[in-house]
Amino acid sequence: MTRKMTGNEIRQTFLDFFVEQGHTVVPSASLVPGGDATLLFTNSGMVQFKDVFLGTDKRPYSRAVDSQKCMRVAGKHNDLDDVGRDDTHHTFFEMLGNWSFGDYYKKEAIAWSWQLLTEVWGLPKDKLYATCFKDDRGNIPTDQEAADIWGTQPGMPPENILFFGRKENFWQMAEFGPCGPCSEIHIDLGEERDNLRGQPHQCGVNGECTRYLELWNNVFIQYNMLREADGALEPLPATHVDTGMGFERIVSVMQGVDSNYKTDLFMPMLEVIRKLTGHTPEQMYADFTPYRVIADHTRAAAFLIADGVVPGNTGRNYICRMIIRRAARFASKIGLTEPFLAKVANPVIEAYGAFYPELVQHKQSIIDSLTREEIRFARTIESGTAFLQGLLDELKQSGKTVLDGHKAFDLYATYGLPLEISRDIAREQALDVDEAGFRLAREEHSKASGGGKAMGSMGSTDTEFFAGIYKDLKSRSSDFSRLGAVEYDPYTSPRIETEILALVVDGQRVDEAQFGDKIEVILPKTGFYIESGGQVGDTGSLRSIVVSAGNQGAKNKGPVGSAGHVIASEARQHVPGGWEIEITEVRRPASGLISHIGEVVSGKPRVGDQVVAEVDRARRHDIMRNHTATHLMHAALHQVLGLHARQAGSLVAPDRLRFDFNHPDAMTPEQIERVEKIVNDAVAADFAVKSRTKSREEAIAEGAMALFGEKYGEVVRTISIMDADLESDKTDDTELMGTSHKYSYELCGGTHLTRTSDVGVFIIVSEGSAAAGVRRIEAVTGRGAYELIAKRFKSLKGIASMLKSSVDEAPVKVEVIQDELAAAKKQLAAARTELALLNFNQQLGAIERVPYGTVGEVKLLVTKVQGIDKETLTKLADAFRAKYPESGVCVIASIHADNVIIMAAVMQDLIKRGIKAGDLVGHVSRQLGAGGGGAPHLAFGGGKDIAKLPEALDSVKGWLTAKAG
RNA sequence: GGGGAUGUAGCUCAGCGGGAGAGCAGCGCCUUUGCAAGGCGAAGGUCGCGGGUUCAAAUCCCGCCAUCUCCA
Repeated sequence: MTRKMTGNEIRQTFLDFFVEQGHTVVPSASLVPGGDATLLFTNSGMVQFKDVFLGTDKRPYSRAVDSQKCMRVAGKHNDLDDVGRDDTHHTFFEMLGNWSFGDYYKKEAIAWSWQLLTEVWGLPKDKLYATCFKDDRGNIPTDQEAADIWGTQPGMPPENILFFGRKENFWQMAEFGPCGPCSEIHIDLGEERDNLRGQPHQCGVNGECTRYLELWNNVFIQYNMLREADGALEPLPATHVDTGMGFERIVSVMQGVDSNYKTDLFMPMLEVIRKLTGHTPEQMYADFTPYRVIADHTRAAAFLIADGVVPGNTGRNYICRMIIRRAARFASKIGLTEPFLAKVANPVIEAYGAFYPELVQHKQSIIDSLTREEIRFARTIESGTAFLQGLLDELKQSGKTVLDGHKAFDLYATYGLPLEISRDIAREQALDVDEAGFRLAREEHSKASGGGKAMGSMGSTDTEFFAGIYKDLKSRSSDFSRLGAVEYDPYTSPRIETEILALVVDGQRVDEAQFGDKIEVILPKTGFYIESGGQVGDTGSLRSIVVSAGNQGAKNKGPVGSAGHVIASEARQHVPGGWEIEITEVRRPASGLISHIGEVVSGKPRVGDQVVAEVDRARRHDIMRNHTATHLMHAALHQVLGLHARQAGSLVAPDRLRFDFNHPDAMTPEQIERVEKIVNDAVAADFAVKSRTKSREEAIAEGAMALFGEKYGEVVRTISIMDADLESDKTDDTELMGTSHKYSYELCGGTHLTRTSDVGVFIIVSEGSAAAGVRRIEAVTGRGAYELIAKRFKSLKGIASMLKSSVDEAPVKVEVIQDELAAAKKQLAAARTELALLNFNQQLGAIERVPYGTVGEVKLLVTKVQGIDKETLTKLADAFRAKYPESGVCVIASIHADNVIIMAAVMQDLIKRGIKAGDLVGHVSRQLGAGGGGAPHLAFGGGKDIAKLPEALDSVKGWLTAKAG
């Protein structure tokens, strides 16, 4: 092949090759792993197949091929700081993989990888190496099988087959569980690619230099590592193949360049950056790191945002912010200070959009989020810099030259000012930053933030106990073993009749439970909904069916539920052996099992008893209203705010619904009203709500909205809400399934109404913030909404009657009253002041005089007033000051609200002679059992002991005289 | 989930135990041929919310809320 293949072509030939070998192309899972709380991001190809290997998930295919989006950033090895400094590391990358789930094994996998590399892609056979497993501890058998198969590949040099130990060639998913040997393919890129040329180093496969490059890892899962047997291996009944090939790496090899960044995957981005800086290519390569960082991080951020991870201050969102800010920081090194990342993201969307349509779909959101974050970062830097300058000025004044590392870190941790920036600014002023101290402080901070307890231990300890029950039931019950799991159908009927398979009380299996027992019940099938997708689980009851000749028939023809209930209540009263269990929670304690948790409220349930399992219908109906309303609101938010307003969390309870979504700003009251109205219009329009199951691929292709952080199987349930006019008896869905006339279309496993009108009313109760960039709405529907309306209406009527007005006129009336009140308050205060001044001015005429020193005389006023507040007192002081601007002292006591306020004012000239208002007030207040103080010219104090007030006031004269002496 | 910082006039902020302030914007009047602008004046505040300490809290302490920021 003379022409070099493009990256897109290389990806496509990989997929096509394995399709020819009978593989199904599986789309990449979201970067946000579904149903895996232990993982921040999808970090390898196997994440979406993990449950298949563990045996808890089944797929309609046994051979798959994919290109998986991966993020490796944060976590145990956070080498984010290294990304961009070399040519091979990335935060975001793609992993090509082919998969066998109990289908083909080593022979096919090895042959195909050889064929693809050498024949389809034409890589030189003599430059390729294969590594196989040979235990360096001697416990696990050598994978001679793989080595032998490699030996038979056409053109494979026998000396290029090598053995390595556990570190390189043994793979395990976790500490225990599925594992096996792996076989890697490496390529020798030639001497000129040895970055350690001339230095003594280990030069070879798995060596120290860059000459030998690992291309492809084939993992052969064949063992189960047992926890209980201290890590012993048992062979798996079915063996699997899991392979992974770093896409960027293979592209660099295929395109014959010495850097992943010089492939056509990155060059368009680098060109955009280069145009912005005005550098020549030579200048760019001379200072390549900033370019690599910007390109890598922008690509990663674009993919993250497309998967709903917007820049924020917590969790995944924080990572997104971190990489954007790092890109912006490196950009400033090459003179790019204005927001520009959106321009760099454009080529990403263009180049990857065809294969990853989410990039195109969320293009606007990507551009907005990037730019917004750049602006926010610039602001952060600005305020941080100002703070830093303050510290540096202090430093200069104290004659030091090195900024304390702790302070520099505080600047970073509190104001978000990175070390590099602090350091650069310091150096511009011939100062420096203590970097060792900075790192020390960072470690302390990291520890203080509680490194250990990031994740709560959700892995309940009783999983193995229930797994035991599962195995036992499967071997005994024929019904159960046929399905291999408890039949779960919360959609068809809220009431089913079945039998008890097992009872658990206090962690023990029992045959019979007693009244009052806290109990877990296993049935072969259930209609109870298990908490999922934000919708809370069902509650309800299990009741014994007591069959007596008389009402056997009634049960069958009567309305569902009521007959059963009659039987049960009769049984409870009259029939020995009748019982009832109140169910409060439903869960999956182990794969394949569903357990109903509750309490025995009457009788003694026994294993084997016939049972009516009935969901609390009213509660469930409330939940359904809230769930359907959630979908309507989600659609309304898209209409009002834009497509970026995607779900970021949801709670669907009977009494309310809570919905978190991506949106950078608080919603305006108008927007909230519009959303509320749109939803209520949709309710009034009585749209049909349809649920269908179909393949995930089909649903996504039709435009069904999938939520990030949710795990979807191959077969999904979709909920569509559409215009009632278009809903018809047609069984042919294809016409209806066009997205254009659908109001809402989501993948959802929850329970829903059949008509939107059943929602009743939808009322938004609150809109607030859940995290940076995430808003939260709480709302009510149906009965909850009615209760709210009734309650609000009642208080509104109460208010109206208190105002002696109608409900409609109340707001205007309140406004009027408020205005009047404000005016009256103002008037009153003014009148009080005026009155107080009037009285006060009279007293000013008859002022006492005390001789003072030899200089002159002090004019002293000591008086007592009633009910004058602190503010007015100060006005009195001003009046005094106006009359006696020199050599005046006044002390006023006001009895106000069961308290005495003492105020003293001293004129400026006396202050200079050491007479201070604060001291004077203190002198008086102390006699009243309290304290006081203030400024030299004006001070306040208090008093608890009102009886002593006359005496205390009398002492002022003495105090002043003493001051004179 | 945890640490730190910040919430004061429409905006930007000062004040950090004793009279709630500045600049800008906005309003009124005046000056100016007009513009740019200048002068004078008045208005604008539950000092984020709720407790506590104190004679006295915007200020100190505690809790909550919001925003920023770092670490998981």
